[in-house]
Amino acid sequence: MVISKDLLLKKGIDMAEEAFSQRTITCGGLTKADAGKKVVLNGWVHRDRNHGALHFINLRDRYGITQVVVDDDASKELQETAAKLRMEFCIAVVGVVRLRPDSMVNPDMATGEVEVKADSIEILSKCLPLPFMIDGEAEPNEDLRLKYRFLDLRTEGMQKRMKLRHEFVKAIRQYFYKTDFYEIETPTLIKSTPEGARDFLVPSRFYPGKFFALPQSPQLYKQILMVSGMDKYFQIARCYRDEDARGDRQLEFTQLDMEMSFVTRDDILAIMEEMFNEVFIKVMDTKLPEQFRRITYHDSMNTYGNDKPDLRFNIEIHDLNKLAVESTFALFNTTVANGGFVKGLCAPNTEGVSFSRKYIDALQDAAKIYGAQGLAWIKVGANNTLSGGVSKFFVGKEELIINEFNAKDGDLILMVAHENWKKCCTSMGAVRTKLGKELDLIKKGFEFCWIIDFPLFEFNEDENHWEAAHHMFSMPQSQYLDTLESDPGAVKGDLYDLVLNGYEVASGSIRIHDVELQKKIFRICNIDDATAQEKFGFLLDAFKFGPPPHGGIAPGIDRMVMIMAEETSIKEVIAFPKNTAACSPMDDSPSFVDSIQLEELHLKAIFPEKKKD
RNA sequence: GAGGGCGUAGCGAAGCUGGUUAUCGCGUCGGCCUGUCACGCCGAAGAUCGCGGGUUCGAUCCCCGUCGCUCUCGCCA
Repeated sequence: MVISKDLLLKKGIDMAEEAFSQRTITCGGLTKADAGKKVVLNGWVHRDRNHGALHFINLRDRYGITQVVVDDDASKELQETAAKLRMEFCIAVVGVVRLRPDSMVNPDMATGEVEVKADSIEILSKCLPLPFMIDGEAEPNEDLRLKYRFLDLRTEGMQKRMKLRHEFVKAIRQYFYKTDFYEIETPTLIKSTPEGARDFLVPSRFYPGKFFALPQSPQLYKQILMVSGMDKYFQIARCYRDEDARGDRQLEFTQLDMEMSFVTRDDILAIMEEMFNEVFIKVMDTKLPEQFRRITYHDSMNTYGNDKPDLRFNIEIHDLNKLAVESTFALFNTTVANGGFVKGLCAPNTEGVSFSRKYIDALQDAAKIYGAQGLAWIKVGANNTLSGGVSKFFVGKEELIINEFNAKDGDLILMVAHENWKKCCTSMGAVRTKLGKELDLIKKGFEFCWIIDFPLFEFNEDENHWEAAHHMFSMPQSQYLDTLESDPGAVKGDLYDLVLNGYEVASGSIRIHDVELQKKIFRICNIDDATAQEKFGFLLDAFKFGPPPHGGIAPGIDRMVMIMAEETSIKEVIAFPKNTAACSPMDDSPSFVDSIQLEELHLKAIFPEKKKD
């Protein structure tokens, strides 16, 4: 709604002398029905087309674009003002709405049936020549966009994405308010704890040498809120991790953090399914399945080659150990004999794509990044024939491999042999993902799935001890409670990730609420009781006072909106993101500070030595 | 920490098996224009081809280094 003079008068507020002609309607608000009305528009000059005695101005604000006309009967003053206008000048237009002549209607414009004949134009502020065009025709490089983010945010694309993000968060809040969750804020100056990513530290002026940390997530606080009997909590929470940025990762990002008491895994999954169903109807006008597919971590790795499968296309990875020993390929034979793995997939014959040597080499490069030594390949021909690559090792076994994949003439079979199961899976997964994109197999839409039954621990080779695969507060599945210490690698946790279109968009678990079990997990992760008490004492203490069973999840807002906006970088859905080098070109942060500030904080900067030749 | 890609007027691009007056579109400045909607027309300004070095008679182009951005691996429970 526009704040209008009428509204102020209705409330009995005396108008001060007018600072400027204040809008009575927005640039997206006019329709045929408004013809004849006197209106005031405020906005930016999107484009102007000066025909001398006739002058058109496309005036833009958040709501749309309206054509303003300065006619040939305009006063000299008005004509002169109009001639001075340049792109992105901020102006006020007083005028009268009129219908456009039939032949002048612009069907591509929401307001294309009308125009505003200007009686006067007021320049509210001028604009320098633009560093880049904001009409979205050509996209300037990202660094420049970030430096002039205030202009970049004026573009149609950014305006749309900010709106989408707003609608998304609004719908989420509406769901949680309706379902009786409390929205509770947790601190952003917290205790640094040793799990997870590198912390951002905040020095304490009162306590020399002591630091707060910025939260990597509100994890421990939300668990304590459960101990406090809050029962159902959520928060749109900012989180901070001092690690290298990526397309889908920023130093600071936003999570929908939620936690519930007296629940099991399936309760959390059901709530999330219900929430996303409601939100996607509201925001995307899209009906999701009422239940999302569930895939175990093990199956996901085996079939899709990662723990965040893109289910929008259906290439599947096959276990080829049995088939491999039928071949005469020594690498396959020995890999299987040594307890290793052979896996493969079938790339469908695709019009316009030739499976050339060069093409296969590029696929091999993708596999090698994830640890494959090579990529074996076979071309499938007509009438159950094989050719090229390692086909000579499958002489007489053609039907075996062709039937395995139900392969057709022109298909390409790609295989990896590796001693290490995970590397075998992930390198095939990289090939699968690349094929999905390059063969244009990816269907439009939203394919959610749950990944469940993750291992609770993984072994850290560098530091030679077990650590939590997710985090140390997740509950082991009950059938492993007796073998936690004797066989940590086999333990599955009550963990779940939500995956959408190949991205991990949420991660959660049922939590431990038993002090002794929690301590046991700490010990397996090489944290002794004394350290545990020092770092996590507040949580352990809380758990001595009747903690309820509880669990939760935390969907990433940025990633979700990115996918909904069909973008591949979360920077596109964050108003003021950092660049890859972890700084903000607009405000030039981080920056040096005054030495007095450092002294106050009892800090001294130590600069790394410059590299010598 | 490692690898790939990119770097040419304010912006987006072209050029290069080594020789050009370095090209085009948008924007900017000046002029013309009565129905445009990426308005049109005429004219002008604007580039040490990221930076440093090398090869060469000659480098925007080839080589080495360096800086910046970007994507990826590591890292990110």
